[in-house]
Amino acid sequence: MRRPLTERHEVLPALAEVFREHGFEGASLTRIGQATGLGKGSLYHFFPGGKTEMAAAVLAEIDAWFEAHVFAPLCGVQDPERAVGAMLESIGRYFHSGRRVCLVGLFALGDARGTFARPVRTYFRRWVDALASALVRGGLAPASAADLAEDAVMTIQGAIVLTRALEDPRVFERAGSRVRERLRLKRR
Amino acid sequence: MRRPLTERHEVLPALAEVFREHGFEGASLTRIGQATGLGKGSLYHFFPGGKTEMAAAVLAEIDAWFEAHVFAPLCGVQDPERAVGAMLESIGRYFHSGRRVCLVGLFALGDARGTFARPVRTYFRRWVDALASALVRGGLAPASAADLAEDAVMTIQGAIVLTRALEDPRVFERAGSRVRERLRLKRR
DNA sequence: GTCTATAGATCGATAGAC
DNA sequence: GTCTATCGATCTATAGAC
Repeated sequence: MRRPLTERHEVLPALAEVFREHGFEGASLTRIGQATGLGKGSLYHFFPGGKTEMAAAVLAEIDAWFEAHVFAPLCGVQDPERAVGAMLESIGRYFHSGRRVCLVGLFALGDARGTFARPVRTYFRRWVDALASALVRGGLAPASAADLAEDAVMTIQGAIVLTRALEDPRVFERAGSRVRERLRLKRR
Repeated sequence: MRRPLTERHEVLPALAEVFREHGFEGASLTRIGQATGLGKGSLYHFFPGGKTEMAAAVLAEIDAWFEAHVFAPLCGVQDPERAVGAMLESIGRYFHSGRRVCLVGLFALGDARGTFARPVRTYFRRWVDALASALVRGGLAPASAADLAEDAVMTIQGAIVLTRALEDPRVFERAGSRVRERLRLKRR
């Protein structure tokens, strides 16, 4: 019952980066092995379900991170306007100003689409709902809040696509400014 | 010098659909063969460069389609407001209200990223510029037009991501309404 | 031009030594 | 737990018959 030298949890960040970089199909076990420093034997020891279980674990970790650092704060008791600002700052850092892909968005677009449809749907629904709840507590009508939240999340996803396409992080920064302005504007 | 029974051009739509459905890495020659009804021999006859050349040809065809049906009309002499409306209608049909992936956006996110960076960048830059030019002719200042055009294109890309994630085409339709409203609102 | 057969590499996954 | 060796399947690409 001793603590193992390497825990499953510890390899998840490297694992996530491989999936982000190469997609599900492109993330070969060889590449995963190089990125994590683990042989196939060890990988299958931690993830008996193989690559699918690895990707599922990564998605779960991402979801947990967003739940703790983005979704929950949005639903928290503190000033909603502050919470929205904090969200934009958090995700700006998380996505490296759009240089880093959103793995959930990538999976939504087609890479291993069917397999992870449910966690993908849950993640985005939760994001939109959490943001909408903050807007409602900020004084917005539920219908407008839902509309505005949906718009904000899709703008962020689109900003990642366009930032990578144009290879210009300023695209992401400008998107952040627009979203911030829109979320503030409507409340007055 | 007789006309061949099958022309390279004729298999491009089926080819494009395979890449959209499975991404670059996931589009195996077996699947491509099934979708096009061509054996590997024939495929390599039309595309000596293999899968990379197939994807490049598909991207070129997509670019040509958008140039003819979206970009050029935006830069045309007709009423800019009408042109913007026509763009939204065109892309709504093209992307099947967000159920169909934008292959260029998918490639931008990571699937075969390095290989097609240039056509991807060109496509999106052209799209933003064409839309901005229409807005300028509609009476907007160049700076605002560029900002608004960038926002519109990224919203559409994000709408595709979110529509597929939530499996709800109404997400895309709502995005179209918002973009239409934003592009109209600012001009007055 | 189109096919089948197949090469050669790499894939995901497993087995078993240590 | 971690490794190496290796399996069978699948991959891209080629060769050659027709």
